[in-house]
Amino acid sequence: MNLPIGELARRTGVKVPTIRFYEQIGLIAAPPRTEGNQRRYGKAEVDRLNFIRHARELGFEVDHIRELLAMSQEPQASCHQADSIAKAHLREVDRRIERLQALRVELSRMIDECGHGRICDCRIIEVLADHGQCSGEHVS
Amino acid sequence: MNLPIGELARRTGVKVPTIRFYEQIGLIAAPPRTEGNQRRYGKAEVDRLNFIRHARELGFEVDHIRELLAMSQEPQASCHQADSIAKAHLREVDRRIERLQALRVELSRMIDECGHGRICDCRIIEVLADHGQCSGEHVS
DNA sequence: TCTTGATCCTATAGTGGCTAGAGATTCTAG
DNA sequence: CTAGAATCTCTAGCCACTATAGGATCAAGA
Repeated sequence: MNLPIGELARRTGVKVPTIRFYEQIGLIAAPPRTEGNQRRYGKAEVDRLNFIRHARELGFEVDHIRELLAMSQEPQASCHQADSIAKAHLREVDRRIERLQALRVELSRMIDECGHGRICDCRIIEVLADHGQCSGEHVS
Repeated sequence: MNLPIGELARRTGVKVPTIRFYEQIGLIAAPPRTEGNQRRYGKAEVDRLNFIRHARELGFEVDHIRELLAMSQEPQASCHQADSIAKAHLREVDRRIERLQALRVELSRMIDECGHGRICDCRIIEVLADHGQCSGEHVS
């Protein structure tokens, strides 16, 4: 072990500046340094960073990850809190999916209706402007 | 007309500080002022801000909105560019929906498998940590 | 031992799209 | 004339990074 930061980055898929950033915001602890002031990491940091990366990929916010990490260090505690964080996040994801799907519908209708002619006949601009004239004037 | 900024905000649903911010980044022009230095807007700004708000709601980035606004001012030009901006955005939306749905699946499987017991048996923590032991040690 | 080049260090600023707050001024209705 | 709502500018903060500058250090080969 005793990995330099670049090797930790390679093993976890978290970029070097991001690792330093995580240290700065206290998501990971400051590791020991070499005589020349370079960070050296052990196996524990690989695990912790993988945990963080995975949680970020799932869209958890840093503050929630902080809580999940704290929980993971108390194996005997109830997992009720982890469950409720995950459920709240799932609801949030559902909301986002719904919004994006509604948006998708509107976008593709807009695009379908575009006659590929002049701007003044264009449904895309028209839908956005939300007023249907085409007689020389313009939006602004 | 000759609306103060608050009234413009009310009519467009864009908040007052946001309007000033849009002016600052050049998305809308600096309007005339009263003797007391307060902004006064006309109908054109109401339309333009509505256009912007609508495009933002559809998730277009400010830079794309800038282009769309420029186009809307050249009614005789081809709408090919507007079309391609919209299509690129649609693809982006599709990508996001896909990612969120994959994420949703993983999240809800995680939650379903949570036995609501102790942390050390919890699938949520375990999935994140991505290593399945439960014998006193912990993640970090 | 020396050199080279990859990696590492700190510190600061930038990203996008706003939002919040302080402290001063101006407008408007009574 | 006055009170209070609305406005003004300016600065800083949000999130989660990312980029850049200008150095220092490390490891391998000659």
